[in-house]
Amino acid sequence: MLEFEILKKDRRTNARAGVLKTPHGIVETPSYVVVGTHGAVRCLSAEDIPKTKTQLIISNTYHLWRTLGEKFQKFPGLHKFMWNGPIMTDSGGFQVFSLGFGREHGMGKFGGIDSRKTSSFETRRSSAPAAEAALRSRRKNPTDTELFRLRELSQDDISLESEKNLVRVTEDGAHFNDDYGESYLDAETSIKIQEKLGGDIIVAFDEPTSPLHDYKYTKESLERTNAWALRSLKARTRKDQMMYGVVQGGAFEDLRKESAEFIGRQDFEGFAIGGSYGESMGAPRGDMLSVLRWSTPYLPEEKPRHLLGIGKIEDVFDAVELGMDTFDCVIPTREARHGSLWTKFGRFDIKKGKWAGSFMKIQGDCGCPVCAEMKITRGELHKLFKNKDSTAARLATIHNIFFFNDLLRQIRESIKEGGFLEFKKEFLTNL
RNA sequence: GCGCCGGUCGGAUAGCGGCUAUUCCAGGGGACUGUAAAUCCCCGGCCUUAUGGGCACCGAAGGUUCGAGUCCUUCCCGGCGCA
Repeated sequence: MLEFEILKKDRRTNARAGVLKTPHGIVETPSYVVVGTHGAVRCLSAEDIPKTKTQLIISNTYHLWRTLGEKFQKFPGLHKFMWNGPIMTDSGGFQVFSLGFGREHGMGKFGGIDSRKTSSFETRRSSAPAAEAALRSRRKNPTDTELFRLRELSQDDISLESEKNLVRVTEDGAHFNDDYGESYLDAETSIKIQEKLGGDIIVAFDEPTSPLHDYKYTKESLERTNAWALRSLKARTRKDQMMYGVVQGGAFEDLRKESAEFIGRQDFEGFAIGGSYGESMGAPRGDMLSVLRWSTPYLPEEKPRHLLGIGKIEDVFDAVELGMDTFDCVIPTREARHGSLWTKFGRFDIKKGKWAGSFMKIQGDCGCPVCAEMKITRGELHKLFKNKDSTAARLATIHNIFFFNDLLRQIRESIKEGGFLEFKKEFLTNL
């Protein structure tokens, strides 16, 4: 029932094509995992999901648990609630970071750009990373002095950590105090919730760290994550769910190796790499590649490997090349809602005035229902976005998810046919 | 002709004596990586030696005042009412 089989390994890289068998269906890997945080893919109905060629959806323990509140005990399980295909749930560990440190520092993710306002005081205090990002995005060559000054601010920010934090991490677990009120999540609770949610794959409770965290904190955090991993294993009562252990360790080589070595020898059915730094300010793109290179040698080859929260198309190609099997990311769905449509020639913003009245297709040879069946033109979709019609985001979401899923299908085929590197080069050149 | 009301960015608005004229929409640009996100940020009169700085500006012209988009006078324009 729960089984992972590698069908073909690439000769020149660590890429592999395989099959992940779950009680609710088969996932051909490598596969892009669609994000359905609250038990639904944003903007899509249950009937829309199969149209996108989605194989696996990831929902979130923390958000479902907090949103459902009283109704949680009566929750019928995600398969009845969302769709009857393969589902994984994230442990809620990410929220220890995103609602805590990440929020404090105005980061969408590790050092990413997020200058949305919270309270004015906090915004001002935590605006350094966002300010640097903004500076970089506006100016081609910020001077060293500017960046240095901003980084000094960043360090000041770190020293203010935990004061006013909405999340307090202890040895045992994490205390939250957010819009839902106060709550406490630890390994046992996370696993109990994930068993109740009923996903085919569940994830051990962990604590991600940021590039802004120093070695000392990252090491302490790693020890917590390892301890929580053991507790997560011990807490499980169901045998019809796979459990993935999570590798952490920031951008520190010895910590990553220590983590992968420790997690890799535990009795998990699969492994996830967390805290992987996508390309963003404060986390050079190379960091993610290094993290994968350091970690994967310690993970049992025959078990599936998931890369948490990644990513962009280039990242996916690289991760496949380095031996990863699945990836979840918000990009296809979020960017769709924001008007960014993906094509094999890159993405474009459908809201721009230039598309008004355009008879051009989103992508001429796209096989998604929006392009191939509805034959929607850019002009039509532009108008829907401008009219704030709710179908705009839905159609864009269907297209983008299909695009990513179809890309992964082509990647799988290229691995099976022995032409992965050629396909990667060709695709990225046209993008 | 008389009376009233009103003219503030492309449109709509706030400000009714005191820092740098508000907000929304439309327009232009950018971002988005285990979802605080169908969201957020920036631009939007002119000049400039440009991470800054300077000069304009609230229909027009005068006036009062230390200080006027704001008060006064006249004019222009629009709406409504009365002849």
